[in-house]
Amino acid sequence: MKEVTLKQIAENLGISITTVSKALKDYPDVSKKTKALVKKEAKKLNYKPNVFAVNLRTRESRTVGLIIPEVVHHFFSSVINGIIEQAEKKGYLVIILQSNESYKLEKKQIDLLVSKRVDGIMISLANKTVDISHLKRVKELEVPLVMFDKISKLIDCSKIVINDRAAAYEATKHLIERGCKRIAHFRGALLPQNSIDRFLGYKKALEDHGLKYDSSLVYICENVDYNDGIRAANQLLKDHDDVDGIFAITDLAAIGAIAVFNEKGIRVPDDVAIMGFSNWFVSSAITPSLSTVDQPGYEMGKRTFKQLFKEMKARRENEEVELKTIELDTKLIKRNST
Amino acid sequence: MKEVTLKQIAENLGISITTVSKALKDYPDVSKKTKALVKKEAKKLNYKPNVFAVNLRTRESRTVGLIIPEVVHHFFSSVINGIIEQAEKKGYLVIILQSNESYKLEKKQIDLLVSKRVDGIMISLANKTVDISHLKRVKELEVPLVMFDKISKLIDCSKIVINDRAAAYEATKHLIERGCKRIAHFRGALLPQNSIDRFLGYKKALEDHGLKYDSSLVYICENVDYNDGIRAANQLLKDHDDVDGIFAITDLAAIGAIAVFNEKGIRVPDDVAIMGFSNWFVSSAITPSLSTVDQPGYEMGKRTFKQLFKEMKARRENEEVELKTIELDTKLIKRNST
DNA sequence: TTAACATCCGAAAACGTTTTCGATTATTAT
DNA sequence: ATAATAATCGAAAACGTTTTCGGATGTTAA
Repeated sequence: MKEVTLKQIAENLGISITTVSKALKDYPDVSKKTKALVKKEAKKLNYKPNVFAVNLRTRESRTVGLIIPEVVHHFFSSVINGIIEQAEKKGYLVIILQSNESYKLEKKQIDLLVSKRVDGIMISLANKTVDISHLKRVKELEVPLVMFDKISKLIDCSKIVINDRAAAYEATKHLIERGCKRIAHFRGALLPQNSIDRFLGYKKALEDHGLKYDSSLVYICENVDYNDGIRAANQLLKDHDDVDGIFAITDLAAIGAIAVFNEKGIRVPDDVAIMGFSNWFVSSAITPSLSTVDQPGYEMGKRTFKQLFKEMKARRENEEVELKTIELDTKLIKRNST
Repeated sequence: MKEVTLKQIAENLGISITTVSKALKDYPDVSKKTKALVKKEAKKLNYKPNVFAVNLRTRESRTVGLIIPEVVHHFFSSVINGIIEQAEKKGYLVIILQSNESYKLEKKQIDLLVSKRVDGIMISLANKTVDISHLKRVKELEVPLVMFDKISKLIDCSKIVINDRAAAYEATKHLIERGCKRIAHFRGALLPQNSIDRFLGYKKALEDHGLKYDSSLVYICENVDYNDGIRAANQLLKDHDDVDGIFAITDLAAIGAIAVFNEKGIRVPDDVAIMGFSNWFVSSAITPSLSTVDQPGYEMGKRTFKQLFKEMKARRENEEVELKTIELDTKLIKRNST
């Protein structure tokens, strides 16, 4: 009933704990014969090292932390998926925390992870995060840190992102090429970089193609969700009667808009063409199916962990490591809404 | 630059490590004066106990494990959300692993969690899991275990579920009350209990209301997803021309069917009424909006952790604890598809 | 004055592992 | 034969905490 320990094995075999430990880890100063003996006994007793002791001794937890704004979200859950899979392959487990888009909570989660002594941290910032002293602290403690998707330029660490600006540019350009002349934009909150970049891409595309930018065509969707899309679409219908295209910052907002138009008998894409963003998989299931920009969540998660892994390894071996900013490709997906 | 330890504080104050430890934990055999001194010094140095040492000494990790079939799934991500929130409130962190609906992987994940010495495990079984020896082992190791949603009746532990059978009964009954006479069922794979129970509820409702059960109206959707719904709907159109209602095992399958009908000009609900299951939030965003059964994911997560917490506490204090099976309420949501 | 008791503190063991370094024995070279 | 070298092992320290138990000191009662 008692736990099997190195001591147990050592006693059974009449040798020292040291030798048992070394035998199991294939140290060169243990004879083949004893190694075989030890391994056999370990197997027989189903010995599993006590991670608590190993952690204490090696100062490593083989665990990483992940902080995201919200779990219930197609894009982020895809990222989680990529991270967990990759982490497991390398023998790491993942502790997931949610910031609920709150700066205060995000700070607390960082503290939690640090006090749990995770070997590395991955984070996508909350929208409301402007102060980044909590992240600076992580750097000071020399805990490897990788940011993804919602990043801050103010902190020096590896970043895995898409080129929001270019992707938004392409999306808007696609609307223009479809013949749209008055294109509205449902943008996100003012703060997060994604929201800014997508807006800038939209604006640039207009200007590059001889359409003048009109700020009254830009609507803010604070939570970039379905209801925001509905609200914005209704407001748009009140304000303008000449809009023939919409570039929405997320698929959800776009789907909200489509619902409004469907209900009012406004034809999509004949009267108004609509572009979403993310390629959330329902976007192909609605009527009309939604044109959008594919945002590679799984891939982003995978790359994020891989980079973190490199940095954790470098740290363990006291080597320098290059901090990288990786931009992943997005893909324009043309469907029936444009 | 060095880590702050009890020893550090003790040396600074010229007292023993023991006293420092006891002072910080408010032991009664330390004078108020020294307690104050110690706490002040600890605060000054920003002392944080080394969890590795604490874990080793207390044999607890204050970490729990969660195994689910897939993360990228609205229902499960809602459960995750409930669990994480509740766990954090009680000072626990959550390690999340995915079984990808594979028994082999599920077994491996259990081993991983056990070897990480989590204080408790929550699991929703993979569809293909029939052998449950890996769960039996968890029980033997006396690691508290709570199952939710996809459970096995063969293992003796607490379970948090909905009454799938009753919910499916209500859903089918609703179709019948709407006037449907020939009701098809898109069911899930043969194995998981949910799938069986929902099927049984469907069948019972038919029989109780004078409709005869026809096995040719039951289609299997192996992955219960959008494409399965499309496939099943197409097959149904080939096989039958008199079906006027469908009860689908998930919203996704129902949405797939709706897409097919929309395309073929078959009117929903006039020609065919459709019920989904889960109340995935997109179900209100499609056209027509989908009638469904609300499955309380967040609540389920919350209750699951709460039960686990009780059992972990009982274990720590060597008390007996009652294993509970909790059934959560579902709610019929009537929308435009019926 | 001594006995009884309360108050406060610290030595030391324990948790289970990893790793350094020295000791012992066996082997080879001279 | 002795010296040098290789092969094998184990004692012990260390990681940082928690907790038991006994000792010291001071206080009160008889």
